[in-house]
Amino acid sequence: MIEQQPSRRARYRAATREEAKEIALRQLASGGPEAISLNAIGKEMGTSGPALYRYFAGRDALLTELIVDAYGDLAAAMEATARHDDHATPHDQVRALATSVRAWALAQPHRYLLLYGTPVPGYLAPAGTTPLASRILAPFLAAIAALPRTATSSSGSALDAQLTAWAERTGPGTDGPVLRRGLVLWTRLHGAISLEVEGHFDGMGFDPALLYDTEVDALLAEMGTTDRSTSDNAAGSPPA
Amino acid sequence: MIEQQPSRRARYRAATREEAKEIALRQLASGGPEAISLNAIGKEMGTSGPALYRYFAGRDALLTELIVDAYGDLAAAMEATARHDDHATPHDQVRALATSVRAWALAQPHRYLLLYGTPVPGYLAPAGTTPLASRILAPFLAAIAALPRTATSSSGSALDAQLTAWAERTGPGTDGPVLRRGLVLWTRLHGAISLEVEGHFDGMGFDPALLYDTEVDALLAEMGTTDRSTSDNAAGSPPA
DNA sequence: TTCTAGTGTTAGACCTTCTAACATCCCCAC
DNA sequence: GTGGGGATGTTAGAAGGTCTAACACTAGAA
Repeated sequence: MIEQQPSRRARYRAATREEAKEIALRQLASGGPEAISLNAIGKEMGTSGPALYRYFAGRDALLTELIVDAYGDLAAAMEATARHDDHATPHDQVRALATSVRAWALAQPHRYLLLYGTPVPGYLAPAGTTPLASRILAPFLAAIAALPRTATSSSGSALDAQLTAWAERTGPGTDGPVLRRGLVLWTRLHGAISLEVEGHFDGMGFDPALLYDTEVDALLAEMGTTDRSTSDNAAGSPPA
Repeated sequence: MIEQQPSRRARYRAATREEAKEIALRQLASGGPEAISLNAIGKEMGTSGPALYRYFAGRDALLTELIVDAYGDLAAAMEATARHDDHATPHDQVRALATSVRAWALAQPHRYLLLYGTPVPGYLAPAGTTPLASRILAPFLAAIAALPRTATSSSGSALDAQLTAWAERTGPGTDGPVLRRGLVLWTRLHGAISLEVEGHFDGMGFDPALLYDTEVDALLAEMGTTDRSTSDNAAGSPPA
C-alpha cells in the first residue's frame, strides 16, 4: 500500500473517470440529465460503450457522483467567499454569500438544478449528501449568528424549538433561531434563483438581479439592523 | 359541424386521450417524468405501442399536455379559493391563497414539479403557458392590490419601473408595485414549497408547515398592516 | 517468467421512441 | 344500401439507450 505514488494505474483510472465526468457535464449542460449517455461518452472518448462500466457502476452512479461533486463545489465556493470576506461586517458577509450562490447558479444552471431541482430518476440521496448540504449552509449560519440581534420576527417559537432540537442532535455551533433565519434565507434565495434559472422570469422584461437584491435587502432588514448601500430611504419597520 | 353532439368518434377519441393521460400521471407520480412511456401506457390500456401515436404526436407532446393541464388545474384551484374567500379581508385572502397553493403542491408533488421544477428534456414552453401562469398569479395580485398600503419597502424603484412597463404591455389591471409584491410573494412561496416537495427538508426534524406559515406572516407584515394573529404591533398606515 | 487483475472488445437481451406499411372498421354521402 | 374515405389498430423494423456476458489482451507483481 504505497500511499505516495498513486500507482500509475490508479492515476490512469482517475484520469479516465475525470474525462468521462467532464463529458457528462457537457451533455448535462446541453440537454439536461436525460442527455447523459454512457454510450455517447464512450464514443466521444474513443473507447466504446460498455468499457465505462469498469469505471462506473452504471448511469445512475455517474449521475450521483456528479451530484456529490456539485455539492462539494458549491460548498467550496461558499467557503471561499466566507474566507475572502472574513473581516467584513456580518451584514456584508451575508450579502456576499448571497451574491456568490446566485453567481454560482447562473454560471452553471444545470448543476444548480442537479442539486436543487427535481430529484432525478434513479436518484437516491447519496450517503454523504447531508454533510455537504450543511457545509453549504454553514457560512450563512456563521454570518447570521454574528449579526447584531434586534427584535427579530419572533413568530417561530414552535419552529425554533424543533430546530434547536435538531441542531443539538446534529452538532454544536448553532441554535434554533439562527438556524431558522438561515433556513428562511435559504428558501428565499432558492426561490428567486430557481425561478430565474428555470426561465420562469423570461419574457417578463425585468432584471432578476434587481428582484434578488430586493430580497436580500428585505432579508437583512428583517434579520437585524437595516444597513447602508442599496436602499437608503429605508423608511421601513420601526423596530418594536 | 354539429357542435352539440361531439360525434361519437370524437367522444371515443377524447376518452382514449384521457385514459392515456391518467396512466401517464400515475407513471409520473411513481417514477418521475422519465417513467412516462407510451409503450407502457399502451400495454396498460390493452392496446399496443404505436397506436398511441394516433392520439399524441409523441412523448413530448403528451408531456406538454400534462404540463398545460397542470397549469390549468392549479389556476382553477387558485380561482376557486379566491371565489370562496371573496368577502374575507385581503389579508386573509392572501393567507388562504398561500395555503391553497401549498396544499395543491403537497397533494401532487410530481405535478407541481412538472410546472416549477427542472424543465423537462424536450420541454418547449407551450404557447398557451404564459396566460396560464398569469391566471395563477392573478388572484394573488388582486388580493395584494386590495391590501391597505403602508410605507412598504420601497427598495424596488428600478424594478417597479420595469414591472410597470411589463404590466402595461401585457394588459391593464395591475401596476408595478403590486406586481413586484406578487413576484416576491411567489418566489418565497415557491422557495419553501419546492424545497419541501423535493425532500430537502427531510431529516431536519421540523414541520415545514411552520416554516411556511412563518414566511407568510413575514410577507404580510412586510406588505401592509401587520394584522391580527401572529404579530400585532401595527404601525399606522399613511397611504402615499 | 509466470500469473493475476485490470482493461477493452464484441454480442446480445431488453428497453425506449418513432416511422412505415398494411389491415380494419366506422360513418357519411350518394 | 353501397361505396369510399378517414380514423384506428396492427406488426416490423430502424436507431439508440442501459447493462450483462464472454472473451482477449496487457501491464504490474510474485
